[in-house]
Amino acid sequence: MDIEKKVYRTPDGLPVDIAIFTILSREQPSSYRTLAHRELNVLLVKRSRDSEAFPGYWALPGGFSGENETLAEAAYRELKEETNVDNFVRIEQVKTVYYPGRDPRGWMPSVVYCALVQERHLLNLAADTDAEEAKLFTIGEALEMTLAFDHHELLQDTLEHVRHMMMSTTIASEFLPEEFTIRELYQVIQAVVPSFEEDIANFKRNLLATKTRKGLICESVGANGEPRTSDRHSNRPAQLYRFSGYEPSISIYNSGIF
Amino acid sequence: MDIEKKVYRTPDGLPVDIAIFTILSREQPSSYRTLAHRELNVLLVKRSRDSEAFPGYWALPGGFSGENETLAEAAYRELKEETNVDNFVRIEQVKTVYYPGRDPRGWMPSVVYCALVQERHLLNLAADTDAEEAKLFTIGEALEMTLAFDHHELLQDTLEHVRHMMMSTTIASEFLPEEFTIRELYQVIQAVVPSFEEDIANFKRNLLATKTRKGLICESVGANGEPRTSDRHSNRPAQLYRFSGYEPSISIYNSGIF
DNA sequence: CTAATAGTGTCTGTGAGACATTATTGA
DNA sequence: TCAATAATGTCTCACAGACACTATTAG
Repeated sequence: MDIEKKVYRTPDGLPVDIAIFTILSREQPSSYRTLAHRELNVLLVKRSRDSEAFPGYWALPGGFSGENETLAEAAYRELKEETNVDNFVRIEQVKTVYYPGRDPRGWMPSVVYCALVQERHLLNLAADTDAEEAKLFTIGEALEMTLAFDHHELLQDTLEHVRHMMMSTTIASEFLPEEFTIRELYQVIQAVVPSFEEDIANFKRNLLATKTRKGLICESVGANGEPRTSDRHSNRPAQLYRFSGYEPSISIYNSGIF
Repeated sequence: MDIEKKVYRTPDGLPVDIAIFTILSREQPSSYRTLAHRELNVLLVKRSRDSEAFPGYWALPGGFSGENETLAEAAYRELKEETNVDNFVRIEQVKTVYYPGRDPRGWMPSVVYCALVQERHLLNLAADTDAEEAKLFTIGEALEMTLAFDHHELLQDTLEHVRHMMMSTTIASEFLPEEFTIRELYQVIQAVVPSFEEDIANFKRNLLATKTRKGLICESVGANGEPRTSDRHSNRPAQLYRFSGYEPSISIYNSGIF
């Protein structure tokens, strides 16, 4: 174990890349209040024209983590640089990659994070569809582009990770306000996992009235116990709900929790 | 982006630690063939007495990944060094950690892997309960020890990861022979996730006869279509099954697949 | 025979899925 | 009134959970 005598340090720390996701909603043109269209987007940045590697290509934002910060702090720093949002959004580590040749400049692993950011924190980015350096793309668009390095694959892996989390945890809350309608929750899930399809009436009942899921979300009530509602998306007000913090652990082997 | 002008390379690559799990089974002393007791174990190694950091402490095995190999290859190499098992076992990346102070020697991140190894590949280790450098400990024992660095926390995180995978994927197969009985599968799940408790009769029926899980495992049959059985654990032979490769995707929001 | 485990049968209440129906609001 | 969405109701079949029961083997 003579390696322990050496000094361990890279000049720039460990590279950290971050896939920043948001769900953009478009109101449908209609004279009535109607459901919004929601679509998952990801933030990409354009590499400078005089970059040594992949100049002018779009890529996931990234940077280097220093020796005086955690990896998550480096990811947050990168997030803040690109979007100006602060630590109140949730980030998740996805994976770490290295294989020979993934960066033409040499030994360059990458710790990949993802962030789930509410649309309202990205209003300037969402509006600026012609931005030159940082821009939101729909997942469909992003996956069709030729991205720098192996970022296409990283994006795919990250997407799969987010989809899995969407179905097995309550991260849907990251894309929703504190109080939300059943329909909003339903739309958020579908925006991330399009193959999730269920009759919304049954979705609601299963969520509220079955033993294993009861308590996952609960009705929002005001100070006097009266139900709180929203008419954001319909003329008829809809009941608002909130996540309770309870998160069931599910299994492929039976239908219970463990 | 002037950092792109520099040379990126650490002298020793990225540290990789690996938690190697196995399930040890003990036959119950009885004049009849009876169920074995199965318990999850983890391999720890003892750091040399003249290590610079944590001399003489037990730790997760680890090493450095080079620039000419993938991270997984480095993990496999480490696995082979400690157990002499080859690439046929499955490894999974768990997480990557770094925070200031996690290693007294300086900047030292770690990519944590876990490996799921069948007991029969570790017979020498399992037998040698007084080994000085590498030894299997039950999870209970390992979590009560004061391990080197932050390996206690890494072990806990890894354990949680494995438990989650045990319930949401078919990695139980890594701890089982190609053909196994329902009871063996049941015991493997319980060895990893003790809180999983279900009437074994119902377990079997739910696994074989419900729409969302049908096809997960299927009956093992011989050349002539006759059912293959085993009397490893009972006088009465039990039907053997095998995983089919199908893996349902489950959700906390309903009981279907997506 | 007994001891052990494998496997089957049955009954009940709950839940999933399909679908129809009613309710509530703004314009 | 209409258009949209919210919310409720109903019916059937699947299935989870509890538990008793039978079957098969070695010794």
